[in-house]
Amino acid sequence: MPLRLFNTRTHALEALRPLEPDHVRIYVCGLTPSAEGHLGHARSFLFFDVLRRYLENPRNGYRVTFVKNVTDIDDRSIATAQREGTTFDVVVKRYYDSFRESMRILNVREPDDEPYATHFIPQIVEMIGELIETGHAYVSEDGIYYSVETFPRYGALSGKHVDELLVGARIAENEHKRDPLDFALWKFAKPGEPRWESPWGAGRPGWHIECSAMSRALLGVPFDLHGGGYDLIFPHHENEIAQSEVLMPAPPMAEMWVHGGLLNFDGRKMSKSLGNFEPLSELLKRHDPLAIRLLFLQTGYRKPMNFTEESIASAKTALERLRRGAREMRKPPGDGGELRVALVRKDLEQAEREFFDALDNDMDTSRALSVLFFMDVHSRSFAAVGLGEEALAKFREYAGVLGLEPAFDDAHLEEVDRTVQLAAGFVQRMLSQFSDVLPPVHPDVIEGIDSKEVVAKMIDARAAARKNKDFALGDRLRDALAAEGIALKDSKDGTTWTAAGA
RNA sequence: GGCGACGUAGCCAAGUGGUAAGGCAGAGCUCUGCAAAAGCUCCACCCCCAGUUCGAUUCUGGGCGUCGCCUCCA
Repeated sequence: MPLRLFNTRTHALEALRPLEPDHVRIYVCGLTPSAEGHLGHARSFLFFDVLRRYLENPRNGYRVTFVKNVTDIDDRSIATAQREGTTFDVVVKRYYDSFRESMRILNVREPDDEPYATHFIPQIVEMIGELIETGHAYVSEDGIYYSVETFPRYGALSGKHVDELLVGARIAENEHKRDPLDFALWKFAKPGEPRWESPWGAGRPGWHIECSAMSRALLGVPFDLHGGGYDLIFPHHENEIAQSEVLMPAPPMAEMWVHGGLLNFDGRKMSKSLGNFEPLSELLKRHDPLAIRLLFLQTGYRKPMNFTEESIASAKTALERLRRGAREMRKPPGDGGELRVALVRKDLEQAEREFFDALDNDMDTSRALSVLFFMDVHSRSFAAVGLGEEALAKFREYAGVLGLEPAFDDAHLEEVDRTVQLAAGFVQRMLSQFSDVLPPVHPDVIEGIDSKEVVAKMIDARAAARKNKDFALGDRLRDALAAEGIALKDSKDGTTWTAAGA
């Protein structure tokens, strides 16, 4: 069963069938770096990252060319620049650098190509020329416009009808347009605005033509899959289709159109215009990025989703649980009978089927994720019958498809000996408080004593005390450490400690 | 006004024409000198009404509600 995705273009679940065998070409609309990105952007790009990972997984075995553009020139980046008395490229660099860093932290893989609109001016100008020649565009006083009435299928993607759009009465009136629905391909520069030369006058490209020109230049048309957020369906993607497909002998420009659901905050869409969000870069300082990833994976990618601080906290706990499960799988095997091994192996096989079934079914990451929890539940069985290593390898493969693999690498599964900042004077205080149980130390060498050594000695002392049923001393040691922010945990394998804030 | 999506336990959220995955939170038990962890167990008649059906949460129609797009927007 091949991967099926919901295709906005046909309004149906369809199998992905690449135009070139074994090669999937994807174009995803990136963002406009005129301000800090937010978690809503992250949700969208996180999804396409998972899609890409799945396509490249041996299960599908595709080579993927993944293009994500950067709209570096547009009204907003110019406006921000003017406000700050700088140029648009400075603004764009600042916010895009920040965004890229956030993507890195979230373990989103870099696109194969990350085209900037201003680097494709010749291709854009060329395409506008073709549209004028073929009668789909016209030069007006303040710019060049696409004539929507020349494209009968306009509205097909979004399911809108041209006549109803007009009734909506929310279309910006512009005396230079022949029809209110027409949209700008090229805006002639006003004084003080950045400009590029064109045969019709200096100016800058409109938003929509950038994507048409860059997808054609980098992927060629038709290509396999065009993605973006739901809010881009109209007018952005509708306009892209209008521009690209009138120049193609055999549309559609993209076989499949895939759109990610939006993220709400307080029940309202997170957006720049509403300003109801915390910058992504700030949010990532407060939360585990992989917990955020897990949180998004719990919701179908097409569904609108509401974001709350609590939901991240719960995802964080869930992630910890999976870590424990992965750790369990590394435990040495016991003596499992052959029957037991066979049964446990069935669990492993069932997990495999379920995981890929879920993803094949329109990327049901929520169900796929439940397979990881299933494996967590059975982690002890896997380890006990000697299938632990195999199970862990599978577990990591699945986690890798979902982009969660850094959470389960060796370093994270080891009991990490965290570097701890113990309060100044810790050694001194402990030595004087427990002179009866800790070895005597000459005052001159206290400076050189490792705090961790002292903790270890105290744990030893406590173990001895407990063995002698001297619980009063044991508790005194525990409490003293607790006062320094160190929590002790007893288990069969001995006592471990963690420091607050580590 | 037009177009579209959604409405499942305290919260998040899958899914199916035959009586509901998973996570978080919660409850009980086991273990435990204490503390913690861990293990086991428990926790929903799927917005309302009508219809189709042997049977609907799942299909159809209506209603109510929430959200999105129609303007820059992932």
